[in-house]
Amino acid sequence: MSGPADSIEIQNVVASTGIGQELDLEALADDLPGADFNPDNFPGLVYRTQEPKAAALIFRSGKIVCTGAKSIDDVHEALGIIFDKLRELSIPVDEEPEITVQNIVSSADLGHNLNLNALAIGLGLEDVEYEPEQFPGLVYRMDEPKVVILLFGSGKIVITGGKRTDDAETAVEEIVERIDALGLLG
Amino acid sequence: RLRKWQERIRTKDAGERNLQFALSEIDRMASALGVPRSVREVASVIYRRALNEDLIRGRSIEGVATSALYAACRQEGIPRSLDEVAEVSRVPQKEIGRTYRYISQELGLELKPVDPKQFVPRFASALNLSEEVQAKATEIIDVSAEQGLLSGKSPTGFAAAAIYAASLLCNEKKTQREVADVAQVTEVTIRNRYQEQIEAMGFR
DNA sequence: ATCTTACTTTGAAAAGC
DNA sequence: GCTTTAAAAAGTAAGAT
Repeated sequence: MSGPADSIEIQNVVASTGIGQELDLEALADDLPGADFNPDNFPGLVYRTQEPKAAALIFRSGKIVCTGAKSIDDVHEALGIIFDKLRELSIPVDEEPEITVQNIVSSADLGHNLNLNALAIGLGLEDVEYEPEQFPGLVYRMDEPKVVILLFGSGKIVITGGKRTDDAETAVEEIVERIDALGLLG
Repeated sequence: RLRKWQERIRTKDAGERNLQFALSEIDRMASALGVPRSVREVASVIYRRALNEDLIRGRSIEGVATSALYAACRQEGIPRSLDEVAEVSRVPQKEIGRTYRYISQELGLELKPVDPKQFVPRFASALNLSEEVQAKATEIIDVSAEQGLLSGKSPTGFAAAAIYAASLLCNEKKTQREVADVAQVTEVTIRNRYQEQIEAMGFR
């Protein structure tokens, strides 16, 4: 049975890790081709991987934030590339640094147009933020799973704030159920 | 202790001065926007509630005052767009919107989304359009909203397009530029909404 | 008039102001 | 709160052609 849950696509994964070693970012900026480092603007050095495509923010403390990856596997792959690059520069990197997924952004399609005005009232104005003058999406904060869902008139949605792959799936099933219960789904 | 006592008085005086400043700002902005006294009173009540619930910490007094006025206009059914409110405030539009969302949530104002129809009388009279055009614009908004065209669209742009369409239908034509100016939207937005609305009305 | 580019919103981490 | 990163959704806007 193909439903909205099957349309879920992970769009971005944010994760953090650390190599357990302090870094000289000035030196690293010179040794890493393509690295962007503007300490006046931001304390982190930006390094981008091509395959898989991702961006890493590397800090003086040795902590690293990886963003832009399309899957958790890609996060590990991209960070693996960065760990190796650092080792090539004779920087001691922990054997297998712990990688923590901090946020997963997914998109999905409910397959029906949505009446956002009716939805704002139906879902409860206290849990909803819908200000079409400022943004076309209705913002719905769900408690379980704890995610934020952006719903659009087209029926396309964005799920963000989750830390596990199945948070998006659970959230989509839940939101479909709630919208359907209101009689506002197709 | 005397020092502690004086500090309390000083704090109380400062708070009182801040409140007076906020209320006078609400008054000034309300006058500039031309909203009735009742709206200023509602805005004052909202501001005092925000003050009592300590929602101003970390935000500017002017920002909260402006947001309270924006909220009051909506609550009283005579909304002003964020653009219009920002014009009479010294706070940037982005901050007004963000602060409004915050106090609205914290105070549980639960204001319904702005209805485009609420802009019709004001925009239409600014364009010297007849009662007939207003009625037609209102009808266009109702019909196209019912067909789901309103979701995600800016209420001012939606109202502007309906007024433009109605002015054509009633032979009191206004140009897209004229309507765009009073509604503070672009001609492109009017054009886009207008096309959808005309189709929804069954006029090709 | 149409196209391109860009900005609005959500979420999270990092270090420092 | 801010700064930076990435990505989606859809509406609006601005500048160029």
